Amino acid sequence: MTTTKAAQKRAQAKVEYNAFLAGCPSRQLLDRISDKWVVLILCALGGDNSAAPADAPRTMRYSEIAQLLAGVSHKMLTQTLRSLERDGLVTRTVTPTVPVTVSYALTDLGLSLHHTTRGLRTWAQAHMAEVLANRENHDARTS
Amino acid sequence: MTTTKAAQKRAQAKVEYNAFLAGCPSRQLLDRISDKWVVLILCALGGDNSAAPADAPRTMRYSEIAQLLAGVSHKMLTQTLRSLERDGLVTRTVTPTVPVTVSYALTDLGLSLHHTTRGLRTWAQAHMAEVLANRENHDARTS
DNA sequence: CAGGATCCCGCTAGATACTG
DNA sequence: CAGTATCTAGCGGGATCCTG
Repeated sequence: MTTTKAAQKRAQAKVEYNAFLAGCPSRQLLDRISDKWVVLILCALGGDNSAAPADAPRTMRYSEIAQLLAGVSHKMLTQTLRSLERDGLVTRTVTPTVPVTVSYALTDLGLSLHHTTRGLRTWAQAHMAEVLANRENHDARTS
Repeated sequence: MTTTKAAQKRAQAKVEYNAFLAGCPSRQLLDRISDKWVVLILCALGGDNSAAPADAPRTMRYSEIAQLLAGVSHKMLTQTLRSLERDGLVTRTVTPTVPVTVSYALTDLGLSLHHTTRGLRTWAQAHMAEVLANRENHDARTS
């Protein structure tokens, strides 16, 4: 199969990817993973649930994720999950019950990214007050 | 000044921010920092230049950043820098030369976020080949 | 040099309705 | 339950022109 060969070839090529360059594929990949819903989905599947102190990766059903990520539209959730699946960050498993059951889980690759995205969410929550204070100071000074 | 008092009060309140909740301010903050240009600007000011092995935070001029972040429009760069300044992540220093010189640098808060955003860029570059291979496999299987 | 202001196109993302 | 499909409004973001 030529596609597999091409993939292997590229993996061996050790190309220097640089997200600072406009044309570099890693720029697009960075754009993909720099997304609110991507971060939150990875956090959800990574077990960063506020209710569960034990941060173990878990498999979740579609509706579970939808419920945890309050305010996400059906479209965005499905769309984001599809792209994560395509990139090999999550697995999608369909169990032919009636009605059908679909569950998602992190792959090893997704888990490796989760280490970083978790930091993003944690940072936002930890420094929220500080940022709000900075905004007030800034707005007061420039008004 | 009442605004300062209010800010202090809020910082002491130890509110539980949770980005999973739609109404939580940390959700918006997460949205702000989950941005391609935010990540790249923090990486630039953090010293993650591919040419410089020593990763020391550096102050950069507007035009330096614009040059490093290939393809960024003036509007997006200015807009992003302004919001980062407002949130207290970067400082903006104007030196009244002719023509004027403006330099940007990370604050301590910005530096703390840089630790995470750097990981995002690094991850994208490190796993680019793997993701491309996953996409090929996926597209071949579903075509 | 480092922007501010304006125009305007395109695509994103929400809402809604339908299906296996 | 877990989607797909369609339609549309809104705004993100590029291009362009102007300024201290």
